[in-house]
Amino acid sequence: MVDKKQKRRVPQQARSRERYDLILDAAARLFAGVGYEAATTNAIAREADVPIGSLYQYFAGKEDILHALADRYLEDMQQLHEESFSADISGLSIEEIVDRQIDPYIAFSEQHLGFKHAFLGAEVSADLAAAMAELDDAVVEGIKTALQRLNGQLSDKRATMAATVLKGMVKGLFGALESDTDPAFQAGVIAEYKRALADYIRRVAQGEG
Amino acid sequence: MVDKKQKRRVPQQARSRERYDLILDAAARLFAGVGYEAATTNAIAREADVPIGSLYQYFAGKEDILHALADRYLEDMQQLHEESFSADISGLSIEEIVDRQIDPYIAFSEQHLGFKHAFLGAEVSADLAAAMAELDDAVVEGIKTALQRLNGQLSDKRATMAATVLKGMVKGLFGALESDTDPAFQAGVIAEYKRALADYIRRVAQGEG
DNA sequence: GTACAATACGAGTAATTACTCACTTTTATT
DNA sequence: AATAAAAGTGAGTAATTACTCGTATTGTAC
Repeated sequence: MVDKKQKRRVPQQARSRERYDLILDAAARLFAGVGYEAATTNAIAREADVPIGSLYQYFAGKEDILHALADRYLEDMQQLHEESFSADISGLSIEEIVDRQIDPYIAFSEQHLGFKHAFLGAEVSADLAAAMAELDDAVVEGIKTALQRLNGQLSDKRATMAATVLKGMVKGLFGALESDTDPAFQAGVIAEYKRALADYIRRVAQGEG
Repeated sequence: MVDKKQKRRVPQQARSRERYDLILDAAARLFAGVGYEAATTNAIAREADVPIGSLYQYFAGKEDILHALADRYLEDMQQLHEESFSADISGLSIEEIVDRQIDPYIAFSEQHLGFKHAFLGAEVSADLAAAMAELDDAVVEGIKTALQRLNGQLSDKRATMAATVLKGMVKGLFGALESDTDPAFQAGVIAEYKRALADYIRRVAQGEG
């Protein structure tokens, strides 16, 4: 999906495959901690407990590490989407639908904590940004289809617009969660947010005015 | 609000005051264009058509430029908030309130286009992040007060939570606006978003369930 | 018009960083 | 056990970048 220099040595033994992942994990930690630019390749190697030379056996350069990380992240995300959007929602209340869609994302974002920091900034390369945009489009498409399943009358245009709004709201939710780390407060915010989402979905599902 | 080295020469003639702003403008353009890290001080000086030595007469370093820029931005934002939250909303419909609150922010974000890019990343310094968080808190506080004006029964806790949700939704709106630049589509998204905001506010105002 | 201060200037520097490469060690194959 | 291939290693390098400082220019006061 994302490729550029493809100069790196392809791991052929289990040992090197492990190191590859070790480096990626270390990079993810550092990117999250100090940001992409401030994370030097030497520091990544040190964090992974791997010599700098070994790092460059598997990665063509610093940006290549970011791209590999992005690939991993995007794959996980895509899988989440597929599971999410292929689920059968017939017979469920709107509240139940919202629960089943939102909860996995919250779990995902907790697992991949901090990773997105590296991608929120403006330092990302153009094709990485494109990959993220592609993912965003897939999300909108998935939500759109789900909305049209709820309301057969919905035009493509209106469904796309509503899906964009919902995507924005969900992203906003994650932003709101970052500002306060108190679990009780976060749970409250999530509950409130779900209500808002359900209300909006209900409005769209009912044809609205 | 944000200070660190304070080593810069304080402009005493009109000429140098102009240059100071010239440099800030150039920095804002470059930060928005290529990001904070990639924007070299030499490039900023070139963009501002000012020698590198002059740049360092007014700014103690690269980070100092970012801080000065942040100060300018935060001041503008704070003024916007004050105007926004001091407005008399009695007798207005929820839809009108939403219009009057959201529209100025949209105009502001268009004027300060791209600036926030420099601040969304993880590269910001700790005290700058603190300044942004402070601003966020002020927003939540303002929304909270407005909500309690709409519904006297609202506890501080619930009002704060609802305000956090609303703040998140608005931030999500700006994210959604970035993904598609088609004005017609954007206008539609804004309209949809306003509906969602109004619905949620109405729910909170009515005591909810 | 002279003395003094403020400002302008940009070549140069010290420090940092992404990345290389010549060499060693480990694993696979026969 | 011998050979080859794959993987490991880190001191060193070339390039970049934030920042300095000695000098030139402009403005001010008398």
